[in-house]
Parts: sequence; structure tokens; C-alpha cells
Amino acid sequence: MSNKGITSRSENYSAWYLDIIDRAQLAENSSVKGCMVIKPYGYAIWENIQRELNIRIKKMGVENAYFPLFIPLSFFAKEASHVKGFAKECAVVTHYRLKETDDGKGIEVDQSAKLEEELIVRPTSETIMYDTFSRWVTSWRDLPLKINQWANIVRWEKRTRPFLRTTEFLWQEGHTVHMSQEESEKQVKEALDMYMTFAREVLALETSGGKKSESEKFAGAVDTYGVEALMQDGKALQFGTSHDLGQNFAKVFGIKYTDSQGKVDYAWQTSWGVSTRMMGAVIMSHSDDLGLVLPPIIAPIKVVVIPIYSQENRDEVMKIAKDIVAQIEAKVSDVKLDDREYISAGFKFNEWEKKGVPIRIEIGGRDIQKGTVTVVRRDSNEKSESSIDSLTTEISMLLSDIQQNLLKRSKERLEKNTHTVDNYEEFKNILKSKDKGFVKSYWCGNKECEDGIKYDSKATTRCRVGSGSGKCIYCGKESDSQWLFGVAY
RNA sequence: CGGGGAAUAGUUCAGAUGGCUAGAACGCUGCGUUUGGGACGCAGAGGUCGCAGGUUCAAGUCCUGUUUCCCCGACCA
Repeated sequence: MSNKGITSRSENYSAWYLDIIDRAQLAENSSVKGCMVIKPYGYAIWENIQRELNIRIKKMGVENAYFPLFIPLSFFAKEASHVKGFAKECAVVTHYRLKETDDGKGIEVDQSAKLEEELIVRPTSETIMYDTFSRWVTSWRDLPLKINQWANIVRWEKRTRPFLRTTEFLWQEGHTVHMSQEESEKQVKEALDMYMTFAREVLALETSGGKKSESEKFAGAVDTYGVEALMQDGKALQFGTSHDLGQNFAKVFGIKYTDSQGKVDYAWQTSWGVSTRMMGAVIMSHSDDLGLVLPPIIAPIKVVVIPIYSQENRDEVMKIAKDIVAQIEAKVSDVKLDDREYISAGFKFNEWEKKGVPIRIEIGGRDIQKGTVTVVRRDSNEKSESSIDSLTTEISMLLSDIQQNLLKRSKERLEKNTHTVDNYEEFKNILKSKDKGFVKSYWCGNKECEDGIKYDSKATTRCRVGSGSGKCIYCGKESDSQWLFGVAY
């Protein structure tokens, strides 16, 4: 198992990535910082993620919609802490026209086409959506309002990493409006649970979830809850968030409703989202030195069949390979026959391993004589022989077994690398060690302690994971909250 | 925005102290032979050495400026 990070420049770096993304070459001799091209194979993974997530989003009674890319500066500025949190990473549109340069050889911004009000390229859509929501919501009968949007957003971060922090990224953002605080709090937790279940069932990732500390919470939220995953190199990755917005945005955007008693009140809101960062989490959690390992549910190709033949038995092998594909396709979708000529079997094995295809079936002369095929599972890279007759049932069982096994591994890794600690020396030693991992400790809630810990070990609070009573790991004061600490991406 | 690297073929890079008519590997194209773990032979295409100045008989190599990228911090999903 490799503990190389996703950003390490190694052979594996290419192995994990090259089929999925490419650098965006947007100018001569440069690539626009942190923008990535998602290749067809990578996008197919994203589409599978979207499909599975949409099913769960709709189960919560949430409908999909789409809002504009541009946000007027004035909307954006309405919620004070929101604008403060995002101000330093906004792309701003100031002009709407270009013109030829005076020498006629180039093109430049037409300074006379300056916008009266600048537009922000959305870093998140709260403000543009809630302005509209204020017109959609007037009565208690309009609530709850539950809207989700699939979109791209732009955050001009100082430092980028493929998948984990790109300047532009794709995500899903859910926004709900409720009549009561209880109801919105319930929604926040429901979204959080949905993400954790999704991670477990679809991405085969065991995660930890809970409330974020004051310093880690979303700009404009009352409370933020986060889902945290642990990567193979021991670092923490925030996988998704769910925000309790209280009435903060309702008050500045005027989202008011009249209740059944005729009383007017501001509504209570939530927002929650997950992004293409999930793909980074999947890659970094499951991959090995041979390349990507994909959970079957999101794998664009679930089974690849590789015929191995010589000039003499070519037709016979091909025929059987095609029969096998047809047989499996009756029960399992996304089966591929790699019938490319004059490419060696070894090359094909390697190629599909790099792409993370869960099951590879090899069929050659030796197999045909025995009436079997060779089946290789990508999670363990184990080879076995299977009889052609019972192949279909076996394959669908094997796919779900691989899915389960990946989850089991993820769960074991999380458990093994989560340490409950009440001694600060031990705390520091673990987080500064090569394997890092999560540390569960009591913390008093003071920012000074949080900062001190970060200074000592680079670790930050990830989320609140338990109650009880204990002493703050840093200052020793009494605390009723146990927190998860980790070195975050 | 600080601290380090680096910029040469599609990609990864080699080209001490100037001598180049600029190389390798992989990839790509053509022909032939191959297919049970990244095939082989032969032939071929591909580069104003990031950009702009300067020093020199001579610059990929030295000097100055400039732009960009990568890594490590600060900022963040």
C-alpha cells in the first residue's frame, strides 16, 4: 500500500491521474493555475457519483434547479461574515466587451464597456439563490423549500492541488428554507447523515462526522457540520459540509413568511455540499501502487474481458470472449471487451489496472481447454479460475464483494488510525509522525488552544465527535466536548 | 505574499567550467513479425533551447531584466 500523497511527483502520480485529468493549457507557456480538464473516463466517474447522489438528494424531498453563474457585488456584500470569508478569493467581472488594439494586430479589453456594478463569479450560491428565495417564500405553505443545484464554482485560492483544491470545481449545493429552528437543525443533520451514508455505500469510505469548531465554520453560518475522511498517508480530508445558517441570510435577503396564525417571521435556512474533491478522496483512499482502484458502483467499466490468442486460435478465442461478454451483460452493465489487435495482453492488463477496473477476465487457449476463465479482482489483485457456466452470478457477487471489501479496509484504517489521547506529548508525537491519523481528545473550545495545537503539530480540529467530561488536551481546563484532530489537506 | 527549485521534442529529462550541425528514453507515424504481465526489428516525423536585451569570433551554456511553472508555508471545500 502506498502512502504517497496524491500530489507527490512519482510514477504513481501519473498512474493515478493521467486517465482522469489533464492540465488546462489556457495560455502560451502557462497553465491557468489550478484549473483542470476532466477527461472522459474521469467524467464518467463523476457522472456515476452524480447519479447516486441525486437519488439520495431526491429522497430528502429536494429538487434540482439552476441559478446564475454571476452574482452582483451588492448581493454578495449583504451578509457581513459571508463576504468577509470569501472576499479574498473571488474572480470579478468588470467589463463586457473586447476591441481590436489600435495597431489592429491584437485584442484588448474595451475600457468603455465597464460594468456599472461588478459581477462576482460564484464561489458558492447562497446570495444569488436567496435573493430569489425571498420572492418564492411568502407563506408557511411555501415551506419547507428544498432546492439543489449542480454547478461549477470558482474560488481563487492561493494554493491549488489537483482535485483537492482547484480554482474551478464542480459540486452540488443543497439549499433549504424552513419554518423553525428545529426543522432546519434536523435538515442539517439529515444532509450530514446522507453524505456519510453515501460515502459508505457508494464510495466505500468510512468517515467521521460532526460539528466544526468556530474557526472552521462556514462564513455566514451559525454552525457547520463536516464529514472527514482519512487518507492513506494519514492526512484528513474534509469530504463534505452541512451548514446551519440560522436566520442570518433570511434577515439580510428578507426571506419572510406568514405563519398559520398570521404572524410574519424570518425563515431558517441550511446549505450543504460536496464536490469533485470526493474523487480525490476516492483516489487517495483506495488506490495502490498499480494505479487507481475504483469502488464498483462508480466504476465506468465494471468488468473488462481480455481475449488472449495466437494467430491459430484467434477466431475461437474471440468467439468465446464475445459470448462471455454477452452473458455477463445480461446481468451486469458496463462490461468491456478489449479486442484491440496487436496490443499485447500484458499491456492491456496494465492499462486496465491503472484505470481501476474492478474485475478483469482473461480468456486464452489454456482456459478454453479447461472450460474456465481467469478472473482477477482489482482490490486484492488476486487471480482465480472460474468455470464459464457459472460466471455471471459469480461476477455480480464478486462486484459487491469488492465494494464491501473496500469499505471494510477503509473502516479498519480509520479505526486503526484514530487514537484516543489525553496526554499532549503523545498527541503531538502521533500527529507529527509519518502515519499521522486522527486523534480524539478533549478541547476546551478556546481559539488560543486551537492555534497553539496548530503551531505545535500542524493539526486542526476536524469535528466534534463526542461529549462527556475531560481536560483540554492543551490547557487542561475542564471540557465537555471530545474533538477529532488531524493534519488536513 | 515569503522561502526554495526549475523552464531544452508530445511527455520525462541529459546537455561540468562557452565550440551544437542540440541528444536520450518513452510516446507518435509507416512496413513486417508478434499477443498468458507494460512486444521486437527496420524506416521516419518531431526543437527559432520561456521571452527581451547584453558580453563574445562563437551562447542551450555567462550577465541583466522579465514571464511562467513546481515544491514548502500563510489562505481555504
